[in-house]
Amino acid sequence: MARVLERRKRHAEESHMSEKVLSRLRWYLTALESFQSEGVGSVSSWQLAERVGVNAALIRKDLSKFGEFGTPSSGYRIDYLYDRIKDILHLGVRRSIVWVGACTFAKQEPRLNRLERQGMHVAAVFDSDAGEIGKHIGDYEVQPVSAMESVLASVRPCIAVISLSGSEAQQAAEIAARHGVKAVLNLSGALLLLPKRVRVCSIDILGEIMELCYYCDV
Amino acid sequence: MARVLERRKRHAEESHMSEKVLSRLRWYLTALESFQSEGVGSVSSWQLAERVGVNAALIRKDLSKFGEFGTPSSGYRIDYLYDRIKDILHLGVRRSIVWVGACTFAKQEPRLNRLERQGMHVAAVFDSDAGEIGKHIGDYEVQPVSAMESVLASVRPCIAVISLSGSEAQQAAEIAARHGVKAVLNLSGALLLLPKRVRVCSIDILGEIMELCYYCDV
DNA sequence: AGGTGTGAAACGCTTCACAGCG
DNA sequence: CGCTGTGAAGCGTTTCACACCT
Repeated sequence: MARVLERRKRHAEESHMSEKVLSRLRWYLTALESFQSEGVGSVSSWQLAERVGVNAALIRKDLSKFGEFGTPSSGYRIDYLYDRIKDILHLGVRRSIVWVGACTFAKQEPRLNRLERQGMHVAAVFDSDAGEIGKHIGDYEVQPVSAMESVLASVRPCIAVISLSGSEAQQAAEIAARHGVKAVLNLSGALLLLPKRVRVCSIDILGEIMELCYYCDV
Repeated sequence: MARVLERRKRHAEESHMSEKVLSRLRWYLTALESFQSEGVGSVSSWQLAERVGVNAALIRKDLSKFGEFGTPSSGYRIDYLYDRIKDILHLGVRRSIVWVGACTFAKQEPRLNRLERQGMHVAAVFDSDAGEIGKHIGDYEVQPVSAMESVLASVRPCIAVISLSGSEAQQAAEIAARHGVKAVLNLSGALLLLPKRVRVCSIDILGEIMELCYYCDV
């Protein structure tokens, strides 16, 4: 018993998680979903490894940082492990997202249930382009960015997705930051300057294309 | 002289480049552009480091893998280094890109000159949604995916950007692969299965949102 | 002096290999 | 026996520190 408590302590102390681990845990979650839908009850670390495409020891090590979730000789119970990973990733809590940029939203809307399964939901969609405002995408109506201030004040989202271009991206991000958003997904290609309490993840599509260039002639 | 030849040999042998280095070289390029536009002629490794946000020694080490581009006590001549990095990244060669998914293209179109400066140009834009076909985006007219076969046969692009959803993404990617595309940027969120001679880079927006969730409560 | 290029140290991440448990 | 959890080895990346060049 003392042993268990000691371990729990050690695991709880694990405050820092590397981005790589975070990203793999998400893959594990997806793989577990697919096992779940096949009606499997348990998996061994290497069955999971095979599906995700990584080394089995790595999976065991990743998980062992947060607790002991498997049982020797029978592996991991899928439902249980799924819930534990959701805990580790802080999923399952109800969270609101706002999406600024109607066209990228429209592209993702059909798959939104992936987010909803994890407790997240998109609370509102905005755009700066007059041609987009008022459009209906799924259950959502696109609102003008000028409405952001008042909507965010009542919604209090924790994540904002920004996909306007140039200075408009920065403006929208600042509004979001001012209303307490904890993380921003920046699809604008521009560099966002925000208070460092806000976590920013930037995806630069044109930049990725340039990188791919390298592989074009061996 | 013998020393110089020996070094050249060593650097030429450097066949493999890690993804991390590749991606940093691209940042260096962007930073050099901004120095260029400020009319600066030379930079030291740490001036560059400061702008990019990495350690100066790392920059020197990255570059030293490919040659000796700086001069002691005066640093790196910007124009010269810019061209060397372009060489390393295989940029500057004329390359064609096809873009499947009008809406993501429309979002990037205003910044396309960034690609054109590196010799790349978008040869054609396609979409599967009847509502998008025939639309004009900049100088481009959106064509139906059914036209891909014939257009690709004459264009022979080396990169394809795919941002349709689900099975349509896979179909479009297969057409591109069949026509000799060397790399695919997959924005569809789906897993693309392609012959392994094709380099695939996938960006999963909903997945990234899930990862950001982790940072929402410390 | 001032700054590059580079061994050597430090660090972090992945894989190996095996004790120990069910 | 089979499979987890984990120390130790292995490997790749980053930082340090300094010889050397201009």
